[in-house]
Amino acid sequence: MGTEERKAREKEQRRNAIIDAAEKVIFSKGLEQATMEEIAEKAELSKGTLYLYFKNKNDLYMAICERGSNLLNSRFSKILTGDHTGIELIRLMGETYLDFVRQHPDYFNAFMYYENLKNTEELENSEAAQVCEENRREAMTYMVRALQIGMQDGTIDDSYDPKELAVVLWSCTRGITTMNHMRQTGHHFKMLDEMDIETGSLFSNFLDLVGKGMATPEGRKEKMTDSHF
Amino acid sequence: MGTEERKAREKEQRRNAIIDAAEKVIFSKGLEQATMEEIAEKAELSKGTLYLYFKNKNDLYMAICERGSNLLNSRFSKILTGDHTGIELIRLMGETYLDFVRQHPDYFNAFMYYENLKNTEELENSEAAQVCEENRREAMTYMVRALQIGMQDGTIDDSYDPKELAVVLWSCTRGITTMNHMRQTGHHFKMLDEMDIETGSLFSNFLDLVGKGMATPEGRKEKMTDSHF
DNA sequence: TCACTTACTGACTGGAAGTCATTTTTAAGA
DNA sequence: TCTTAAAAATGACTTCCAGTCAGTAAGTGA
Repeated sequence: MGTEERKAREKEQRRNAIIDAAEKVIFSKGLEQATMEEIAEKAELSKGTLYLYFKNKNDLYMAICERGSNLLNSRFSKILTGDHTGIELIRLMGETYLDFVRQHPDYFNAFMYYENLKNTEELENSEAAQVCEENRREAMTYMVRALQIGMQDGTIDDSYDPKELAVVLWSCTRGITTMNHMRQTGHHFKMLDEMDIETGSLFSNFLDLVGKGMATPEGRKEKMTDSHF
Repeated sequence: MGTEERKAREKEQRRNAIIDAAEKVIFSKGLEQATMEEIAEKAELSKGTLYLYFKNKNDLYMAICERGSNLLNSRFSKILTGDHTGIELIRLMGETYLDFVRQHPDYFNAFMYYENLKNTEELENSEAAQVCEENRREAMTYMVRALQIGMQDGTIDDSYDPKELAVVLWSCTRGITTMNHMRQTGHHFKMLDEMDIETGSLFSNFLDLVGKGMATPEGRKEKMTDSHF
């Protein structure tokens, strides 16, 4: 009598198949240009069916977002399991974020879209949005923990409040990453092109700079990265 | 025979009146919810007329963006005229940016939208987009100049490449500002709420942190801001 | 085989962006 | 002041797409 279970599983599979199709269509032509009709076709279903699995187009896009968010967080959580000093953990988190965005610019686009959504109502009611939110909260606690570890092992100056420092680092990393992303996706950034900046080194430059501020007086003597401005 | 001039002036005024109306409508209900019909009504014109002045809805939004961009840049340019050390200039630019976003979150939203636009074609053809681009380039040169000044007056470590440092600072400031903005506009950021972080101090914390990395060895002894983590 | 439930369909509706033939306004010349 | 050509404005119309829903098909258990 495993019918119930099988059905639930099939339903989940179908849901995933729809998200797969949606990713293909939306990632290739952008959210605006993608139509529900086309996504349905790609999934070999009719448009109406899509609405049995997702409230609306945005809800479907949020599901894509959730996938990306889960993927990113699974990478973050792996870092914490390794044996690293606090400052190394911070560097690894930043690099992981950067790598993720390089590998999955489309997911990052989805994150940005999601973060720009005004309609709070819609977000509150979206399960996917809740998951993303929770993932972010979790990622932030990873960061705080990494800082605390660093303050204990002496690689990070413990005169800072770890939470506040985490928010600052997080925000900066996001800014750097966004810049990188925009550059990568050919986002009309003549500014950078003209300046002949190697964006790949942006983050290590950032770490180098910020590392001096975060480091303990002893740690400050040695450079944190190999980068040279 | 100043008819020609008068007409050109009136045309410009009408164009501005449309942008005014568009700002009212779009800022109050968001780009998606705002309709060209409603904007036309607010401007006491018919919908068709809007299309005599703007190619499409996006083009109109870009014009709003251009306004914001010009406003921001005029503030930046004022800073450079004052008598300040390099490091002070950097701080002032960051604070100016932050203040601007606080005062005009809607313009900042427009910036974000504009930066996320995929359609390069559309951007190339938009005069407004070109102006925004140019403003950004200009702002970046202000930053580079401020850094060069600081390297000469000894307030900033001159072992950095000013251009690369400028990009890093710019990116970070943007990240911090974005975080601030999202917080301010109630952007579903439980994460921060729970952490009980005073976002107002984010930027000064950032400067405090980064200031140590940028400062010359002598300068490093004195704190750059009054903030304490 | 039948009755019932669940899954799916696609024609239809509503609403908004963008177009364009027509009308109204303006202003230079007679 | 009147005429007329150009400029400006209009709004009905077309197109497109998200989202709906009455109807159909497939699956299930008796």
